[in-house]
Amino acid sequence: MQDAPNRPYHHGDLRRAVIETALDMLREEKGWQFTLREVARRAGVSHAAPYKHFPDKAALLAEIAMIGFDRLRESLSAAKSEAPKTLRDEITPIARAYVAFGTDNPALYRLMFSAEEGKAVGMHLNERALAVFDVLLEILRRGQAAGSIRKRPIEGQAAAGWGLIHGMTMLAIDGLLVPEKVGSAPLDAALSTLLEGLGNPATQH
Amino acid sequence: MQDAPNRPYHHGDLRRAVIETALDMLREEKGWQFTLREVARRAGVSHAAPYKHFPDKAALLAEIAMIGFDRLRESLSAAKSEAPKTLRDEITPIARAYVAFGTDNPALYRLMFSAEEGKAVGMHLNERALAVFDVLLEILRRGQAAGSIRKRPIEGQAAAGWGLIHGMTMLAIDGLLVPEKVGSAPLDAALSTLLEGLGNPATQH
DNA sequence: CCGCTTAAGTAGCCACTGTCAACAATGTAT
DNA sequence: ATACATTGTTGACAGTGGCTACTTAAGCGG
Repeated sequence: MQDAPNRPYHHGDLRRAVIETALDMLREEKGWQFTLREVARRAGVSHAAPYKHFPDKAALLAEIAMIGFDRLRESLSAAKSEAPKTLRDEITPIARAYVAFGTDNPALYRLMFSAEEGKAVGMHLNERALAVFDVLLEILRRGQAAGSIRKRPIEGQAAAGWGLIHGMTMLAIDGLLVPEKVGSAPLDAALSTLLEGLGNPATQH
Repeated sequence: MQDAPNRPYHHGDLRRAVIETALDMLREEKGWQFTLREVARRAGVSHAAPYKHFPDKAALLAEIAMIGFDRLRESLSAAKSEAPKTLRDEITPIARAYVAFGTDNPALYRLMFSAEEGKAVGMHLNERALAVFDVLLEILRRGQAAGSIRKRPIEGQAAAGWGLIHGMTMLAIDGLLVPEKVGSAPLDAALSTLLEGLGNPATQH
């Protein structure tokens, strides 16, 4: 993490380093204490250095939250299976990747969704955040078109899907899903029920 | 809130007053800044007075979180309908009450589920917290026995139900459910999908 | 009426944070 | 080479928060 011992006066790419360090912190600590000074400390620079790249703490947090959404979307895209045979095959890996992102980046995930937390984020109307949501909508739309998903108002189905995954992620972050066990057993079980709610009774899901 | 202007030196029931004040604070502010000094300020006592009743901040938070679970359970019990005709009639009011509790007490709800937040809570293995969960389990058990709910491992169904409601509550707290609209439209829509997943296909739910 | 326990107030310590201002080192264009 | 803009460092200030003495008021049993 630290550069060569003879660290030059000018870091070179401190902006990126600060962001990366902050992301590391948010990955480790669940507890929500995030201080600029701590970031600077761990980045190996003086406590005021970040101010050359970010006007204030909120600006850094806002940028980090946006990056969080980008990475979440990338995670989900990477988890997409090539040719899913069933709805379950399509949804399960994505749901697992989603929850895994949350548990791997607990504080970051919280930050991303804390709209009022210093007005830092505000996912509303933000394209980069909505891009994540689109992954889910896309599946539902295609599923409805293909007939594997009940023809119902898609908003409701999306709310159910997103709500369920978001809730499971939060519970997992807070250690309420006994993740010491198999790991994804509660999630898979919950997905089964969701799939039965989404799926077209005429087909097997 | 304040007693008579001639407030006596001895408050009389400061312990309860502190708790009540803290609950008020957690009801108002979404943002998660909770300081003992602020509680004392709003309770109208000196900043050190609470220490006569609570060893430290964590102890107060722990007690408050427990009370939160109690109140949540009371809310759910009060929302139970007398003679529900369908599964939907049984679940909808309870789900609405659950989400309403969260949006009415945003910071409190967060506190209740933040296991690591200073080790204050730790819902795990706590009877008062599990009592809330039992409300859901009870519905599922009775529904399975009555045949209105699919005969599946109840853990999975509980995970789905709890996860969904918890997720919707969190989203609502963070203002991501456009609650400016009808109010419970997204929740009801999501519940529809959940109900179809839970419900026995042989009967109407 | 008196002394003791309890419950409150006052004052303060110590650590820490966000932010700013002044200064220093480095890179760069002239 | 020299002046300037960038980027980093140091130091400080104001505010805050948890927590801990010490002091004072109040209630109560004798």
